[in-house]
Amino acid sequence: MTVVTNPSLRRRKPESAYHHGDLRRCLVAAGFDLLEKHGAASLSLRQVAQSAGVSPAAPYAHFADKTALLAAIAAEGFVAFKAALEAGKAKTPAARLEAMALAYVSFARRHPALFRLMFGPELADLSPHPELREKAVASFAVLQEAIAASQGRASDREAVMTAAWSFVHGLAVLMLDGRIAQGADEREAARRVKEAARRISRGLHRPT
Amino acid sequence: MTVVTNPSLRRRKPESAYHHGDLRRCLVAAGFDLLEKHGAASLSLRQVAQSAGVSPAAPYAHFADKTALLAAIAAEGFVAFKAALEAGKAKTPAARLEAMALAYVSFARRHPALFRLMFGPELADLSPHPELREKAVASFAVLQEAIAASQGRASDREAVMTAAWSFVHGLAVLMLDGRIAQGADEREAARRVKEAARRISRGLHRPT
DNA sequence: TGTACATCAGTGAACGCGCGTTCACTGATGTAC
DNA sequence: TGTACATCAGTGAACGCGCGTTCACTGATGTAC
Repeated sequence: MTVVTNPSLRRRKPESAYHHGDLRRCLVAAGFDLLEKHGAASLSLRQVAQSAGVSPAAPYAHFADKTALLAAIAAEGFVAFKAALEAGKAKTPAARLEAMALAYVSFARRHPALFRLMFGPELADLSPHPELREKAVASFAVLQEAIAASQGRASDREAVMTAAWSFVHGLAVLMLDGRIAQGADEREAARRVKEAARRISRGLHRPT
Repeated sequence: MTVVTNPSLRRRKPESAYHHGDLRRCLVAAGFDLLEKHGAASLSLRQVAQSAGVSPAAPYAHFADKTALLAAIAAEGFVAFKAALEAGKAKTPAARLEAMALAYVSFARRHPALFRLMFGPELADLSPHPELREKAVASFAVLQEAIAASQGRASDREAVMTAAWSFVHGLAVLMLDGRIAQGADEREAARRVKEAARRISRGLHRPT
């Protein structure tokens, strides 16, 4: 989550009160932080502005409205999400899929509110937010490639993608909402994810 | 959705303005309707009260606060959800599982806002809402039984449940949020669900 | 090099809104006698 | 059978709040001359 943790982004030219320098990115970073620390409920335009040290009207110089700000935050989320999915260096396609399932769920658990914003109903319509759409699609492409690499029959691809994505997304969501026991620690949770992923992927690739 | 469609529940004793008779259930029904017709955003205590034809303070005679009302609505949702899952009359355990996956997704698509309320973060903590917990657990038990019936090895049960539930829940959520193409019509969507379910269930039941 | 000026990203006060919740109250009901 | 009264589920006005957004403005900046 480079955008968040890089302190220089909080205020790039701190000497000058006016003309911030990079308020747009600073607002997105502040939104990230609020989401992580206080959840979606506190993600109001006013609070984001305040947390960026700026007046409540300032964001309107950079975003048409609140939804545009949310879209920018979610877009940044998808950038981080894509990076997380790509992080695994597994050798075989099957191992890569398993690692990706784990990365998917683990990202959701590390950033629950962000994850919900990224996939939630508020931004379900991507058409007014081309940048968000682009970043989201780029993430999904990583999944798609991994699935494509793990099997030969191109005709199956869409169905396999649907099944695999559904599984891993459902696992993430059910864990976030406390519907599936997450296990005592991170390691136990990872074991469960891998176990389930192995079961699922066994059935995925044979023709119906 | 019996509670909603039964008009007698909207106002059981319409002659008398005071002492409604069954305001509690009427409020829950009104909440249902609002959720179906105008989505989660309009589900405020005030709007529910108004839609039930009652003053904004009236709900407090029956619910401690807004969350308690939401919990009652969600509980009613789980009753309908359970009924939907049980509706299938398939012969073999495998066919029953497939029918149940279809019923799960189809319920979510027919009642998107309700489904999101039932599983969403707002009611993630069930401990203050014993009735909701009970109804929710009863729904999940239907899934669990179907899975248990479809295989022999009891030691596998939890892992299989996790994998199967994740898949079907993810499919529902991704469809709701418009992340997976839902197909042109209901029939096409059903075909996709079944196709994915068949792929998944193939891998589910063999030991790792 | 110094000055006038256009640009534009900020300010901060104000708007109207709908929200959850409270409060003192009141009308209808059912029961005791 | 008729009346007094306790109960309690409603009313409706009011509370304070935080919200998204607007508006006229102003301070800093960079450029033209």
